[in-house]
Amino acid sequence: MKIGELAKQSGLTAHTLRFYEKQGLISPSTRSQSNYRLYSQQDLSTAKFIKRSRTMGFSLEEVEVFLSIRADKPAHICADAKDIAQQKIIDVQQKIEELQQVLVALHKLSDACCGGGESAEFCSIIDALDDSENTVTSNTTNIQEGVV
Amino acid sequence: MKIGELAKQSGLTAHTLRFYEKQGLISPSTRSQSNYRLYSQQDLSTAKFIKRSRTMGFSLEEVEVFLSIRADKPAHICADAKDIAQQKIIDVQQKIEELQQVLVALHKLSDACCGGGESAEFCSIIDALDDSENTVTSNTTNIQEGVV
DNA sequence: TTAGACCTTAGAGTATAGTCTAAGGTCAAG
DNA sequence: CTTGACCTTAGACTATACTCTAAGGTCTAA
Ligand SMILES: [Zn+2]
Ligand SMILES: [Zn+2]
Ligand SMILES: [Zn+2]
Ligand SMILES: [Zn+2]
Repeated sequence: MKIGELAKQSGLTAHTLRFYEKQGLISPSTRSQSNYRLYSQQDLSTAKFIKRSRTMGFSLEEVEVFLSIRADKPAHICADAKDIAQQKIIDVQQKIEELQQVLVALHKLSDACCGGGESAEFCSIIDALDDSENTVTSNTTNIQEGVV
Repeated sequence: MKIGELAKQSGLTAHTLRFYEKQGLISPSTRSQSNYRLYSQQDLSTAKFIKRSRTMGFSLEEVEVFLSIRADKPAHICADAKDIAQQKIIDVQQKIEELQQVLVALHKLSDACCGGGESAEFCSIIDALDDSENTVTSNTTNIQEGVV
């Protein structure tokens, strides 16, 4: 099949497939007389493999390793694959924790602000982002704000 | 104070401060005879404001809006600031949910693999990333894998 | 006076993963 | 035999936020 067909069947775009080829992830089995890329069913399954891996959060570099394991399984061991997955789990967990901390901070920031149409003269958001000297941790200066 | 001092006191680098200046976020109050940037205490508090905003997860574009509110509070209303914070909360929550889904999928992927030194011939990670036709959702083909 | 720390600028490079364009070649159908 | 869909390439552009370099000027203290 030509690249457009592979794109349709894999859910990637032709552009992306050519880009992946440049990155060494997937190449057409053959070329037509007119130099069109021709892909096999094998190639389709590789394209889907890449897509699925990306969806799981793996980087192209990590996908490359998976592909090399997949290309020659007897030459690799389970640890090769699992190490990558485990590291990714750690990365994602850490990212989630970071975001959760950001979220808590954002809530603290946002909840104190009335969000109304009044002047931002005493807006607790702007105040809180300003020098912590003046940052209200719970409630003093900014009682003007609140649920008003 | 010169840029190096501001860098030290704000926790940003001189490079970053110049970059922020190019982006229109912060400019030195004056220049010395030798054209050195000279910053005031006001500038320091602005630099810290930016740093704090970035730490809260706001983009430079969003920080720019906060700065304009901060620069002329009476001209703005609380909603201006709160809208940004609320939207950021939504974005972060969505990102967290996405990552949690990825995490669940990663665990499913990783847990089924022994991670040992044996050949990857039947590695459930590689198998699962391959055609879903062969993807084991819970347990059949891949009993070879496991906690072995 | 000279070494070393600090400053200046424009502009290039880094990271990730695409996304798109220009200019042209190929192919099947009408 | 032409239209339109599809293909080719190299290379530029997008987004975000820095990060660094080169080549040079300034300042301070020994
Ligand atoms: Zn308010
Ligand atoms: Zn407010
Ligand atoms: Zn195993
Ligand atoms: Zn395995």
